Amino acid sequence: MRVSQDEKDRSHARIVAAAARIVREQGIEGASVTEVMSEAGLTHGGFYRHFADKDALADEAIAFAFGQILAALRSRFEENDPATAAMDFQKYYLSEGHVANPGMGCPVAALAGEIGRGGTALKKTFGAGVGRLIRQFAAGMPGSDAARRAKATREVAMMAGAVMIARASDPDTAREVLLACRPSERRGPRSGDGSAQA
Amino acid sequence: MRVSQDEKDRSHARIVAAAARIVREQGIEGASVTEVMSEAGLTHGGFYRHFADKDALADEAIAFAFGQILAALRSRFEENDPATAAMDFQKYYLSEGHVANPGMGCPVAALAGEIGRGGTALKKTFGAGVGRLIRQFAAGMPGSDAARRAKATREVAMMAGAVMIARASDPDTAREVLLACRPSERRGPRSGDGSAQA
DNA sequence: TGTACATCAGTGAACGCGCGTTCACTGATGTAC
DNA sequence: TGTACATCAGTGAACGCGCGTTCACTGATGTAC
Repeated sequence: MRVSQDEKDRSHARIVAAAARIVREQGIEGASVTEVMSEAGLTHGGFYRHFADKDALADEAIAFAFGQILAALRSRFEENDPATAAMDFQKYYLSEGHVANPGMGCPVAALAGEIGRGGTALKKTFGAGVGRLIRQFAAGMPGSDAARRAKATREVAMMAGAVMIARASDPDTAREVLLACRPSERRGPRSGDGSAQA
Repeated sequence: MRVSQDEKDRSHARIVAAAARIVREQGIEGASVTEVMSEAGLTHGGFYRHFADKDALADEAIAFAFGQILAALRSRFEENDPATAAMDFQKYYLSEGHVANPGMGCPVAALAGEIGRGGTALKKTFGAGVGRLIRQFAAGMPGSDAARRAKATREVAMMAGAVMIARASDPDTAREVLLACRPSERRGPRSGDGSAQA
């Protein structure tokens, strides 16, 4: 039975949101059309009224996931000074909670590997998301614009790498990698919480 | 027709080597038993004389791939002083060549994402490989043992993250990420090749 | 505002395909005597 | 050293399964008059 344009739009949004979660939890290949549609409260047959093919869904889901992580990052910059915002985000990123919950976490850590074997369209969407993430994160780094950008790039690469390695390793290795990469541990594990306040 | 134990061993080695390459190129799921066996000069039916299931092959293939990258790292330590060896390896790791050839490259960058969704056995093998990589790389870092280990962990996470992001991004983003993470670019892109020689 | 009709979102059965795995079979290898 | 026989590496057909995708169908929506 046909449904109003408004309800179609809401269906579309539910499908994309469901896919953004399932894709991060189980990978793009592991997220079947049937499971995503079911999670959105629909049946698989209607899928092609919304997307040309599964790849088109993956593309929208990835963009949506980047939107979520960017919003989480930006909200920290709205509530703190830049250096604190960046450090706070980094602590979340390298937390056990983020490692254990890829479905609501960073799409870089969840999907970089698989997208590396994917098509050009997906890589363009992914690269754009990474760029936006780095630019926002750079606002919390010190130095000139170029230095901040380069430093933010290195930090994002390290954070994503650490979370991917932690998820793919035994618990002991995972713990050690996360610990070594956390900002509070950068200058020796002796001091309580750092030498200066700002 | 039955084949000698010696030839069986050689078949096994060929299967594992083929799998180690294909798995890094196409992912574990993307590496079909038929393709791996064909690459090893055999047909798929004989697979189960060598492995209990596909997961057992993946486990051996991952261990083999870690052996390859570790050998490449160790050979650099045998031919250079530790700091140079580490830097040389890092330059290879962040090169366009490594990014473009995952089949012979680091299993961390190629497989971390997928193994993060895999079983406990695979994670144990992966974590052990990462640990060995970090310990060897730490020999090229300055400071106390603990500091070197932590620094090496951060560097490995950054390198693996950078290569994964580069592979998953459009060419422009890929180039920028690799450039920012290369050791020669760490202190500004002005100077030619560094301030001191050693 | 009502009426007639075209559109199309969503359903559920069906498709072709590639996958991991199983199995009967072959014939050289390895072993017991 | 020879002989008889059990073993088993490798082959290729076959299996069941889940996948992405297609399609005929339903009936509410949107539109033309």
